[in-house]
Amino acid sequence: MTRSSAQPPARATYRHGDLRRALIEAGVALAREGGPDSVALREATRRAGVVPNAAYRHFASHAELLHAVRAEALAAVARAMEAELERASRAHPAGRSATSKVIRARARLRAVGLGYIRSAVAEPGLFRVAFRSPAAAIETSPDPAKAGESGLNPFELLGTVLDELVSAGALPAERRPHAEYVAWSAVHGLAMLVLDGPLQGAGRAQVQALATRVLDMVERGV
Amino acid sequence: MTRSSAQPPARATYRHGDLRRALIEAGVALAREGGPDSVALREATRRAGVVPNAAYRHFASHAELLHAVRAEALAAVARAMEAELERASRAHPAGRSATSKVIRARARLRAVGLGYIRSAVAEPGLFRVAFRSPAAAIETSPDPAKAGESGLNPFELLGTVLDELVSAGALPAERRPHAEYVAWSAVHGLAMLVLDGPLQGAGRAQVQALATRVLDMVERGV
DNA sequence: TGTACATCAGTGAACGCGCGTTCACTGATGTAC
DNA sequence: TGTACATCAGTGAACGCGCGTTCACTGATGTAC
Repeated sequence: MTRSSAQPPARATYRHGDLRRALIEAGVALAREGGPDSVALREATRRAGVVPNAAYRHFASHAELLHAVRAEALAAVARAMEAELERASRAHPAGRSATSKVIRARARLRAVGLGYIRSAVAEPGLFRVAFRSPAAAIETSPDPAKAGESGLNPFELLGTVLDELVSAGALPAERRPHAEYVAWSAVHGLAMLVLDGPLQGAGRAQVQALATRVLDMVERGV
Repeated sequence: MTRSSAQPPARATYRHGDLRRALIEAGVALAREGGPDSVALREATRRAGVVPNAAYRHFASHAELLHAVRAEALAAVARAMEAELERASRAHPAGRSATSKVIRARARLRAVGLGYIRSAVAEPGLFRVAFRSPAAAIETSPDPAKAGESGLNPFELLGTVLDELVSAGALPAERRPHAEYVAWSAVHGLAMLVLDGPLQGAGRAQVQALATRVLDMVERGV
């Protein structure tokens, strides 16, 4: 007997199967459509084809559901970064010479930033949930739910490439502490200006051009 | 006969006097307390000591009130920037030598950035209304309601100091176009990370230190 | 292998909340004569 | 200078909305014997 999956109307079984998962996925869909404010517990249950209070079997509160959705959103950003990192690594394979190491490390730093901005543009709602939700304070701490394939969350990925920059000799070690926040400020700011600020109407090409300049600034100034 | 001002309970006159103003001020207070989501039309009327629908004599909708509050918030940021500019100008008076011009222009660029970040830290709710509200798309266009004492809004203030940087010879003219967005990204990102991101818990000193580093990056990399 | 029963996932109904917005009204103001 | 009247700012009452959350329940599941 096949078990009906998460189609809202009519369920074959009385039990849902994996309601927790279904609610998180509905929450992610809502986040995609309208950002943090759209992630409503009631609407998520509606989409999962279940009565509102059923959610309380799996989440103690709306905040807890939102938190789970946020982890998912962070993981998506991490994966976008990893994809760009992968590409940069292929374009600049690990070499032996000092300069090739520097080039590779710089390319990987840019890749991280580009992945960040790209995922903001590609999934604005989800991105807002990841980085603009209440209590987004602790995503610097490791948590597999917030990580990509590499097991690292966005913050950790950025830290990794900064470390590479130091060991390649392209970043003085004394500037390494807290450099995450400096680099992050630049790309995060651009992402926010594009999403919610005066660059809302900017086209793909313009955003790409600005991303290049911002990444230039980071490379030169971090 | 004295006319009672905006104290919520009991009004001496039947007419309010300047309800529009009172509603905007209540809206600003709400923005201060809780950011964009807290700027509710009903609560604003409550604070103005007036029945909810009275607001519709002065604003066509909630969105229109929010828009007026946003203008006020932008003007506040502009004034914070102007204050820092003033201080920087006093510290580095206009000189004749080329290097003194460069130093002054650079100091003024930093001042703009510092004013921006300071106003974010000082008035987080108001700052969010200014730069994180829906349809914050057009604050690059001149509008006296959004300006400070100088008549310039935050975007125009930034543009002005970038022009100064060019004429002082500290910024190549070909890098001037759209440089606003590059510089803005950096300070805006830091502001957002402090307000809504992983730097929420950061202390005053740490924010100040990061601001310095971010401004270093802007200066070096714009 | 078959039955009794505890577990607990999802149901059904309801709560109070604050919101934006619409309606027909009332009463103070200021202008025209 | 005094009165009649149009204007229009604020009133009073009500609407529907979607939300998060609580309660006592029901019925499918899987385990113990």
